[in-house]
Amino acid sequence: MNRKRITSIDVAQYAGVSTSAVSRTYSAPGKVSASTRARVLAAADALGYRPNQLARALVNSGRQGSGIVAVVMGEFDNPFQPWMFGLLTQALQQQGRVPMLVHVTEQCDIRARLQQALSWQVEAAIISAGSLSQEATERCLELALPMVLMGREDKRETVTAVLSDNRMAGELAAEYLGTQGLTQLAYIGGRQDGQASLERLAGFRSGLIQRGLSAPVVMENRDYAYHSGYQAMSRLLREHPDIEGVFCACDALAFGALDALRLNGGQVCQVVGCDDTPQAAWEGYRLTTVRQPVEQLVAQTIHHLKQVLDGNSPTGTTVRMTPTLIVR
Amino acid sequence: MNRKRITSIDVAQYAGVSTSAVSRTYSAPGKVSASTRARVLAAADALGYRPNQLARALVNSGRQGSGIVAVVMGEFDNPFQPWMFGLLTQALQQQGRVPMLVHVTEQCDIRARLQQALSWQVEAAIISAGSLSQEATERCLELALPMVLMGREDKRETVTAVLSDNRMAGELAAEYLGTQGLTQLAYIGGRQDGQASLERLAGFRSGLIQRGLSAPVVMENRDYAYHSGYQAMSRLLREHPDIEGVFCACDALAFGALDALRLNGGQVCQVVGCDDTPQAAWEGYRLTTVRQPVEQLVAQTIHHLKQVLDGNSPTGTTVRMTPTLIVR
DNA sequence: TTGAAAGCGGTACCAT
DNA sequence: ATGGTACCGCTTTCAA
Repeated sequence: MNRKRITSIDVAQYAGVSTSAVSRTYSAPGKVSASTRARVLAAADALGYRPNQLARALVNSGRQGSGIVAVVMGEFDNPFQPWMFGLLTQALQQQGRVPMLVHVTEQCDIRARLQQALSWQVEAAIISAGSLSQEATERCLELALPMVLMGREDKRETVTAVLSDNRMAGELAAEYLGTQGLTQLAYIGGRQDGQASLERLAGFRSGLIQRGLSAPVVMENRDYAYHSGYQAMSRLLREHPDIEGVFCACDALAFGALDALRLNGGQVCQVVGCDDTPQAAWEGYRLTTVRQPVEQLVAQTIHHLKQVLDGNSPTGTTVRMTPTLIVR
Repeated sequence: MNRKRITSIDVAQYAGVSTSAVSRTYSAPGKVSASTRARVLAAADALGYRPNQLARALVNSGRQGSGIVAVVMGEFDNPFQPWMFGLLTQALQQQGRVPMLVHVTEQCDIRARLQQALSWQVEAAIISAGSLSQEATERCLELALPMVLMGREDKRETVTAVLSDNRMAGELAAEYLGTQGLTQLAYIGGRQDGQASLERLAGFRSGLIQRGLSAPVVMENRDYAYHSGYQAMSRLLREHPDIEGVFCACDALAFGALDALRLNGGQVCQVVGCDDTPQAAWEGYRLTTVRQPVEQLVAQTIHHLKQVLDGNSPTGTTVRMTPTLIVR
């Protein structure tokens, strides 16, 4: 605790320039002569100076923006979310922005959490709406804040949204299962108000019908969790023992389904997931699944976030990324 | 964009008091008369005022601390980490502090990341050292910052550490496997420089020897990942086909081991994990495992963080929490 | 280009 | 208990 904190004043003194010069060196390198900048950097280096982001954010929160971006996300126990969060975090940090996680749980007061984030002057929000309830998403959209919606689209609002082409995901699954010559098919859905789940079902159903197959048996669920998949599959085996193939709204559900299958007598039934989380590649599962292009989703989200912040986002743009079938 | 930002000045005017009164209402409620506070709160409510945390943190970063706590963490793909992160986040937020994730990956420059965090004036750090390499942990310890180490102990430094009693974890595993009457046992370790892994092995070994059993075959690994567990187990089955029981340094490894077992001919072999991540309860695994009391670890960490911040942490305190065997 | 000075939104010490 | 005011560390007009 002996070393005092180095400020731009110290650097200015040491370099024999004004604090303005120091400031400009960091935030507007073009507006200082090369010589001044060199001296400042030398001084900073000698003194071990790093600009105070807090002060910077405070003053910038009016003009440029604080650099803090809220990431609103739930279902942290579904591997998909932490995975995406990790990627978003890295991407944001590379831009000099800093993510602030707003962790939404079932029994938490979203409004309060959001207000808390706002009081840190977040300049924008990335809403991982796929992991949120309809209602939670609603609360987020109320925020008068630049934002990008991920994994869910909202037609009424003029919000930029980035998500996978979920219909196509369903169609890919239908095509795959159809090509295998399977005819008795089912769909294990996720959360009722989950747009992704509904869209995937729609795609799946229409894909089947296009192939002259009958519509799938549909199992509803309350969430996207493993246990739901397990139970749904168990029930399916009981109620529709002739089932030959199942498409699940997400990988976690598929893992549950696979295990139910395995434990309930090893009946032959093809399971297809959706997401392609790292776990899908586990030797124990080797899950055939429809891959969401997560890296691309993240890249697009970051890109559009910039657009929105620069005021370049026309009307409610929606970007849909193309999923791919991963056969394992 | 039409609504101007409300500041304490606005509230003060509206309430007919000074900004000091407003400030006190929020940060030292004891130092304002009930009546004043009431008026301020009413005004704040009417105007929709929320104190600007950025400004607050800036000025407090000298005295009280900014309220920002760095959480340094790696291996986000091991379910254990996100799980803990979620809990830490919630606990911190309840205290009015805000977590700032420093996501450490293999190929990232830790020093740079840490400096970045420091420039936000984080007032303390929670180092999830169990998920970090020895070297990364070293870099963290260099920080002249109040901190709590999780999942690793450092005797040289006078750092407060919170972790599980890993030796006991190993002993519990030994006891369990021994009681089953198994004699040919092995250990599947995690990262080489992983203290937890080594301690668990030590406890496991001594537990076995105490029971008159021979020391375990030890399989080394480079990380705590599923695939490592899978490969280790596969090798084990090849090289030591008579193996009867395996203790793994963490659940992820155990999942890999279980799957290797399942796929390589279904040889009978008891697998015990360590952590008790939510996944261990999956029907497909039903993993018997040594549970880390994560909630307690988090609670203790938060508690000691406060101590450290208040300057009440004597010498390098080390808190070891008791693990429990979960039989499935 | 460069420096002086006025903030950004609060907090805390100082009298009153 | 209350208000006045200097100040936290940086950015940004505004003149020079």
